[in-house]
Amino acid sequence: MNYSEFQKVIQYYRKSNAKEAITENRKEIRVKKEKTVAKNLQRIFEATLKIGNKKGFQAMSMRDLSDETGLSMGALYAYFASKENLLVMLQRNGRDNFQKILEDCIDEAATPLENLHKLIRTHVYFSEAMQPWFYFTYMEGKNLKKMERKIAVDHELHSDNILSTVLTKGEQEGAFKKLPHQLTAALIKSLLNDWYLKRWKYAKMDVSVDDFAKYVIDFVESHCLVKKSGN
Amino acid sequence: MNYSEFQKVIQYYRKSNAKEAITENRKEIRVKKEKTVAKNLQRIFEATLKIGNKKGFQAMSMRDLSDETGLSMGALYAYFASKENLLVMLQRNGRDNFQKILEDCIDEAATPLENLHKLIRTHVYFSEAMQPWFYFTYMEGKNLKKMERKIAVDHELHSDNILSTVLTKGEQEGAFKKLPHQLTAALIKSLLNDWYLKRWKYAKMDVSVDDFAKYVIDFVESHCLVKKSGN
DNA sequence: CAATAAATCGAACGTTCGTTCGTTTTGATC
DNA sequence: GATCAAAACGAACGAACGTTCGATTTATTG
Repeated sequence: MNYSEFQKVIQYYRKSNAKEAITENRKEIRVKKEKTVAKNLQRIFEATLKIGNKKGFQAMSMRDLSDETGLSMGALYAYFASKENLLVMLQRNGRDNFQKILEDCIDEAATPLENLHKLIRTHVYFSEAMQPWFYFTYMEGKNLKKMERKIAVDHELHSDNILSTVLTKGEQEGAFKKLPHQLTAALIKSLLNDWYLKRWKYAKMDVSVDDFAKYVIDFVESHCLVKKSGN
Repeated sequence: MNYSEFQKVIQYYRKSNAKEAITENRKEIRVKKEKTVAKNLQRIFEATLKIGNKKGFQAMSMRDLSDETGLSMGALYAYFASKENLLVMLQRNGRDNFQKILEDCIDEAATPLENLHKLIRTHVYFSEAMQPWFYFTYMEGKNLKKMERKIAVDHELHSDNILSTVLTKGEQEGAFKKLPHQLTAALIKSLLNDWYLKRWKYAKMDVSVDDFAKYVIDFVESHCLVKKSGN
């Protein structure tokens, strides 16, 4: 799999982008027609990511958002209860998509090594496709209120666990070395995160998303793989 | 070297913490007595890091800072020209310290492998000692104005170059593999950054700063080192 | 202990913020 | 095209913001 193949696969996720955010927050949204909500909420999310990634969510004013979306202040508040609530909706929506993608990635039939490859590639490719959301969520995570931040942390630990589970399974099958897999998983994650956190750097180096995924795989394999001694 | 040894080494840097920030901004600081400036600026820096890392620099009000430092609003403005200027001073001061530490780390006499070890350990240990500043600077970097952000980016690329230079030197001496060293350096940096960005995770895993440094070194060596075939 | 300088204080200023709500526009129904 | 609900509008509100500055306290000097 490479990135252009991946893009086709995820068309489905892109289209249903705000759907879950709607059903989950239906009571707080004052607009009735589903189609109108979907269109405008999508517009609001994109504008928030655009402005938020430039100057930070706190520094984004509702007037900024009004200008960017073309909706009036009053209209905006028909789609969310407060600025804080907008932040929560936006983060939740993306997290749910990401979690679903990652879990679809676990393939019991595949070997642990194949599964590790697929997890790495999917992470890199999905964060490439949704870069604004990933960057935004990483940077604004600490601005969430206690309860919502706990959920965010749980999601992060869950995705760490998906990785470490594969590593453990690989160790049992003799493909991977015996290592502290939880720690390894955390370090792999930090490599993967760098793709959307330091995108400018990789652009400058002329490293493509496919190059990056391949190199991270090599890097991780060097460390985890049991080398077959001259067979 | 381990962390407790490192702590002794950097006592010097800790004490001269705000000294450079003072000389560089002397004209903007209205307070005359050097000793008063040093004491209060240090207090202001620490308070800014504390509040800023909790709620973000933008969301920190001057009233918050006044409460935390015990200085009045008017007194605060005797030490910096504006909120924006405080951000710049704080970032510059830390960057200068970090750069100095890193450059003291380059040891022409040592082997590239020894030098790599020293760079990794120093990075991890220094970011442990100055965690609030590192976290703050990573998160608030994008809020800098154009010119100041360019300086920050240049510093980041410079520290990448220090790493890749050592890797290249090691390759020439036959100790390290032939690899895209710039890319490798970027990935190593992302591992190192994770120590102060995701500190809560490593605390939860009960990984000490020494454990972490050792494991990163192992991870990097697995990838970069030329394996001596059964000698 | 005056006299002078240095440092601190905190009320006040003009903006800008998030949010509201009475009004206007749009779109569907008969 | 009249009627009515849905959606969008944008001026207005009080709160909170960064910043200033004349008054006050603290420290230094002769």
